[in-house]
Amino acid sequence: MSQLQIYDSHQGALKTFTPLKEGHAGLYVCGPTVYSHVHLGNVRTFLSFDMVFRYLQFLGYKVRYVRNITDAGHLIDDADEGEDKVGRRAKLEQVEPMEIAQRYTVNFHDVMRAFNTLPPSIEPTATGHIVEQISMTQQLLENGWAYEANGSIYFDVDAYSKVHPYGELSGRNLDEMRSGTRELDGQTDKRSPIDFALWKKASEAHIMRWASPWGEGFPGWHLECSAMSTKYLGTSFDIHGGGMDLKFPHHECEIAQNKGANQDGGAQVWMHANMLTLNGKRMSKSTGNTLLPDELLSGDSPHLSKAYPASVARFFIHQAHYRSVLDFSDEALQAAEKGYQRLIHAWKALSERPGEGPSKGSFDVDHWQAQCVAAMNNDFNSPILIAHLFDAVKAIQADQQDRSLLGQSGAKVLLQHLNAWIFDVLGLQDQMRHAHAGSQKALDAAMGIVLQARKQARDQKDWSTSDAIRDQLAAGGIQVKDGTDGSTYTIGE
RNA sequence: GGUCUCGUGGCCGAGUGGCUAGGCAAGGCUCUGCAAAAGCUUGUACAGCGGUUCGAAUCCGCUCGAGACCUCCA
Repeated sequence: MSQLQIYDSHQGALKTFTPLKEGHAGLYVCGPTVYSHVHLGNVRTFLSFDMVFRYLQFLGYKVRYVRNITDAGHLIDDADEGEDKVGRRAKLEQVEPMEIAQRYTVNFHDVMRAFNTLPPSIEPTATGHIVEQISMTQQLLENGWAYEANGSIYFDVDAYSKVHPYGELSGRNLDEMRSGTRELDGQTDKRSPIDFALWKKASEAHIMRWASPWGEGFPGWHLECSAMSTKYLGTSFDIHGGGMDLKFPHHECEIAQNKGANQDGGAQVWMHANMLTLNGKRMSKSTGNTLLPDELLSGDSPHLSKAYPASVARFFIHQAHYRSVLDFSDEALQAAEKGYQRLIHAWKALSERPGEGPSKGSFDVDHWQAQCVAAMNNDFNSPILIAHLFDAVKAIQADQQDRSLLGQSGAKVLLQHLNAWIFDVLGLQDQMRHAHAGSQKALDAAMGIVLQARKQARDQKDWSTSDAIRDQLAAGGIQVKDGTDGSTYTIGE
């Protein structure tokens, strides 16, 4: 059996996953900033790491998955402005900052539930860990990697870089960064433009503020993740994940803070999920090139021709590797929906397979399963896994003609494996069924009568009546499918 | 401007020195009262130019094109 290999973006190479504590895995992922709705690009990252979380569990690891909520602290303008996103939005809308954070946190959880992501083991908030952040800042001051200026504390990149390689993660060169940084207008307290804030003094207008040894203020951009990953996973842990756009400066600063305070860079492996683009450009809250989850689920967007179930979006996203840029389009979604339906229909057919045929079939289920595992062990290559799932689809369909292909035990084992891959690892759902679960029984009864009436008309070759029934049902969104052993119906496919 | 990534058949998207990726669409076929659905089947692609090699989509160089980061952003 192959071993799990993960691409470490720190080293730029595949690494065999060897957990620090056998049988356990610690995973930290940068969560959302809750000052507005998450868009589908954000969702892609969280789905990617949800898949990682699920697969680690599939492999038998006991996983502690920590994903934070940033409800304070990220500066909106230059460090000099000293105003954070949550605070600014709050003033615009005349509400309490925590009201904003709460609203969008609830929305975020709704979205995550809609996309069937598993909740993290711990979901800490930045505002709930001010004490830890102050403490880490003090540690950095004591160790000589930070300095106070006018009530604010900055990380001293120049001092740090004499001992540690700042820029190691993102492959940046300090001299180039210095020359490339634009001149600030002299209002800064920073010794060097590449220094970053650990703690910012709050101006009078700033409403999110906490007491600290340096006066009232708020934590800097990058500190919360260092403080919270250390608290819940330790100074050294297995995997740190996040979106590609966080690699610099956010993750670079995290490493510097961790090394500066804990003498350890934190994560053994850094994973970066790539961007989801829309019209060839990355989705971004600030440019407005976004698609919201609600718009996808309702179809209410100029980018979409129809609504799509969340599982279709999941399937679409997992059909691309997490490290590749994926371009979102209505056409691509439609293609994904068809494929997803074929997969689910085959799974359903297998789950309803009668116990026919020999015990052991000719399809080598063990070999097939090994291929699936090998695909996922190769840096979570979900597109290859899905390709293998379609091999199973083909076998299931052939088996309907010739029951010796799967055989009784083969069908049983294959179904167990498929359940694990489709539902447990990929996190897909049989949404066509779920969507109508409540009224399904009543609808089935009514449709049974309608289809029976149509069958009578067909038996009498009364085509005008049978076609009228079919057309009128179609107009109502119900599609009749005539098979060899009777008619069935589907809704909204 | 600097750093980096990518460019695969009509579309999406894997692969990374020799062996059919896969999905969707399209053509053909089966089934069918018709249609739909469903199933079977076909298609030889790797931006351009040059080089290395017995052999390159895969390695190297150049050119063109696209994107990301360098400033908050998954």
